[in-house]
Amino acid sequence: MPPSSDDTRTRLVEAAGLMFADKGFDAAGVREICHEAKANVAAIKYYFGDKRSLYKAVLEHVHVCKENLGQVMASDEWQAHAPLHQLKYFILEMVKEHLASQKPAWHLEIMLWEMTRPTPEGKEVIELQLRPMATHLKKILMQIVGDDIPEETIWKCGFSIVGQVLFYYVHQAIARQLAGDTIYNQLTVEQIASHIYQFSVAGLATVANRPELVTQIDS
Amino acid sequence: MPPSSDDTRTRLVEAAGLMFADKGFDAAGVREICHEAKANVAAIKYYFGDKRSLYKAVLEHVHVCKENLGQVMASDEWQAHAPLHQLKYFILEMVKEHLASQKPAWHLEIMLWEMTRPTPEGKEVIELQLRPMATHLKKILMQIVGDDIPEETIWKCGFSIVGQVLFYYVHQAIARQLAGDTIYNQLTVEQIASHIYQFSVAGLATVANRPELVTQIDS
DNA sequence: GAAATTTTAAAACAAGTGTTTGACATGTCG
DNA sequence: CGACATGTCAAACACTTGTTTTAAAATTTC
Repeated sequence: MPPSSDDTRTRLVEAAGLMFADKGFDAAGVREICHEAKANVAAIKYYFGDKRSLYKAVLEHVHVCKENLGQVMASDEWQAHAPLHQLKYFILEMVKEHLASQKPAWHLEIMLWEMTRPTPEGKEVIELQLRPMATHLKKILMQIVGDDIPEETIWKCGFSIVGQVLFYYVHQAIARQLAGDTIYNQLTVEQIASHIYQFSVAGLATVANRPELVTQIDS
Repeated sequence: MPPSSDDTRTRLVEAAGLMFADKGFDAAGVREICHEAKANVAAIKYYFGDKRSLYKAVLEHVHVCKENLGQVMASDEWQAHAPLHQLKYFILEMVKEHLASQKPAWHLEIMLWEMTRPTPEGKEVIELQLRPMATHLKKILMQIVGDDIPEETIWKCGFSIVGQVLFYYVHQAIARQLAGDTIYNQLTVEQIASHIYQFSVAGLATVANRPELVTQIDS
């Protein structure tokens, strides 16, 4: 077997990942994938069985490769920080990952397909990727708003925060088209994250009826 | 010519709209569309020329049919209301439209395809549909935060608000999966809209450095 | 080195795609 | 009536799709 980083199987998964991310499962053709991977079409049958199983392999590859913000921040070190500081970092990292990710962008792009147009195969990866983030964000928010706030309110606040972040990723074409290139290009990752942080802490303070929170915003 | 509400051309556009909304342009097949429209495949060539032109006709149909919140609220009657009241209504109507629309859902679903996976044909419809809303929301926000706030900040606030609303529509499958059916089913349109309104006014107040705004939230 | 196994390659397969053709109705007007 | 545009239909077209077959090459194993 050739070195594992360059064998046909790996090349296929990565080429397929790119293709699926770009055009979605249906529109990506096996011939184009194999051409990109410098492999023969029959290789798909040989290594995976069929196209769907290749897609499953891609999803699994995403799952094992993509580091998870929820898991990273679950460490004891992070737990020691102030809740607001954790939230600030959470938002910043999430914005960074979506708007300035250096690693292969198709990991995220595939997740986006699964988030907007779910397939049966993808549900598990979504769960494994998003659940830790949701759990962790919930924990942070409960520390901020206090644990006498009903759970569904926590969820709504979480959705408000994540919704803001995802907007810049999912609808960046629209955002750019509407705001215009001049204004849109002025926006930096730090600026966006900082805005969402400020905006959200204020929102949390109101929902939790703790106006003093706003004064604690440190940037 | 048969009555215009039931002629072949109209049936084709509507069946195609449903199909395109459901599966996207590529995955929707002309035979399936024509079967649903009780028309022959050749009818597409006869009335539109080809599949892409049929899609263009669908987009145009969406454009002329779909009423526009931005235009509706541009009326003098609405301008008379307090800015916060306008914002509250804007958010409520937007949430309603996305989560409890009684009219054919495929209008919105097609817009969603164009917003996440734009096609050359769709750009104009997006512009025509979203521009009035963006313009109007901007106007409302400027009244709230004051006109000494830089334009890019206004845009960021707008994105924060719209991002929250769209989250519930674009990612409702994820939201439901994460929060669980029990909690998710408790959420009503009014509740969601009210939450986003409160959350956002607080955010605006902070960004504009006008904390007194929060006290004016009327629900 | 020979046999067995794993991997690649080209070509063919059946089913599906959007598109087109030409015949056949149907209604309209001179 | 006949001529003509309008609309519909089944069938075929050229092409692409995912999948399979068959065989040769490369690699491993004995």
